[in-house]
Amino acid sequence: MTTPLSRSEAKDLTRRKLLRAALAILDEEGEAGLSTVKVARAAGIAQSSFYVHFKDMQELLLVLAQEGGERLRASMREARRKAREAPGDLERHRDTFRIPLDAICRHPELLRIQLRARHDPSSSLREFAVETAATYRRHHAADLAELGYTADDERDRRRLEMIAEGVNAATNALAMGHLEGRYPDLDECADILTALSRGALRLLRSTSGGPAQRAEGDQAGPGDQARPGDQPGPGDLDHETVE
Amino acid sequence: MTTPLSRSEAKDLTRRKLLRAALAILDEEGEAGLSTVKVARAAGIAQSSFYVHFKDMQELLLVLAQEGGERLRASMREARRKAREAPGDLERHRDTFRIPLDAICRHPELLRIQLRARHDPSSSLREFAVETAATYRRHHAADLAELGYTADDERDRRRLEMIAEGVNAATNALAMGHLEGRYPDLDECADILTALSRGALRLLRSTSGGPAQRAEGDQAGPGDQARPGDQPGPGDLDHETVE
DNA sequence: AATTTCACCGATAGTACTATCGGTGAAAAT
DNA sequence: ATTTTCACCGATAGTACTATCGGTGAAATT
Repeated sequence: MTTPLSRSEAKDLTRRKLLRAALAILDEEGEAGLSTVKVARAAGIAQSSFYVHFKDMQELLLVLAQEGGERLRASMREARRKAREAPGDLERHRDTFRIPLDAICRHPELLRIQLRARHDPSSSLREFAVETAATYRRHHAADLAELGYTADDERDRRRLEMIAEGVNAATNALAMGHLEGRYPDLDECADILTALSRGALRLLRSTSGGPAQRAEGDQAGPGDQARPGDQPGPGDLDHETVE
Repeated sequence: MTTPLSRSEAKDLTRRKLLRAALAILDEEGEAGLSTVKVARAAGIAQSSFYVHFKDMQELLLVLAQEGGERLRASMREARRKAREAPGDLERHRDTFRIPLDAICRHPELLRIQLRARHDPSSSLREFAVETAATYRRHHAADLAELGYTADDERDRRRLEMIAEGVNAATNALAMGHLEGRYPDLDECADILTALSRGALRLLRSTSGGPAQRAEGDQAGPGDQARPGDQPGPGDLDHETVE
């Protein structure tokens, strides 16, 4: 029983097929391997029919980037929502890493494509990749700020951003390592990232007027939901800075 | 007064010109922008003469990778030599980051090209990039081991590697940020990286049978050349593992 | 029922690049 | 002095891809 597709439905379907095929080829062969010939064939239509749906490959990539960005933003929104619901401070910090790790593993091709495009001057997706990275960095910095790591002066703001950037890079690296089979346990990845982050944030804490140094008891036992009277703080900075 | 070049000298010169031109184009336009036409023109010879020097573009890239690898290894050797000469423990740890940061800034195109190639399945340089990253990761892990962070069981070895990988990624990210003008001060980058690393290593220290937890005094004062009776330890593990 | 629309097709002109070939002149070998 | 070598040249066949064009049949409109 074949469904009697309407014309516009059919068109939309093949358009989707093209996008899906392009994404797969992009992931498997990289942007260099992408061509209207391959995409059209993979989608099951003639090469010339590619142009019924897109002005050129550039336009298809733009759409792909927009859709990818939308998916990414959605997953970030979800992550922040979850993080807000989380109980203890420590758990929240941990989730700050666990959640993006999960997101990456759900759609690894998005990260792979982005990592490639980011440093490739010939890539049509470069701008998108750079912007995505910057957005994510701001998100992460806001997350940290929300956890109480205030950044009052410019120096501390910059440091917070550097920490966010460094930790993001580490997150991507460990996620890739996990996907490549080197680090089977995602929880362990999250642990390492938490530890990395905490070390750097201690630097911030102690030099700014932020929370007191708590060098002891840092070792993150499960009972360490600490800092009960924590700064209610600049809490919603993220809403202004981010998204 | 033009020097009367011998035939082989002249050939070697144009070969070098080709390699230099290819590297420049690779950096500016990426691997996709590379072609025998462009490289030959940039080197000032006919396109067909490209094949006098290289079997094809693939071979040129291979040579470029080998030369790049050699330069990289040399700079790593130098870094380790310097690190060995360094006085205090803390300074050594700091140099562990400062030195690679400097190396990257001396030849940023090498990192850029590598970052691109690493995740690009269509890249001829991919294997080289992946291997380079792995080598550097092992170096770094060995550096940390030399600092006294022993890894006896498999779990700790894996954690040490994860830390090395994460910190490497952060190093690259901050170096790129510096080159892009976002983080003008390289010393500050090194500080952040040191802090990141210390935080993570604390995790390792306290869980392994390694050095005692020293949560206090961690804040890296200049007089912190600490742990005077430190493990003479596995000190030369790196020589076996690395290079 | 007649007409229009349009998603898709095959064919093809145009572009960019690769890799080979025979020719040339100056350096090198004899 | 003669011959050989060879780095470089221009020309060109072959490959892969882009983007356009007119044609076709079925869906949509009238």
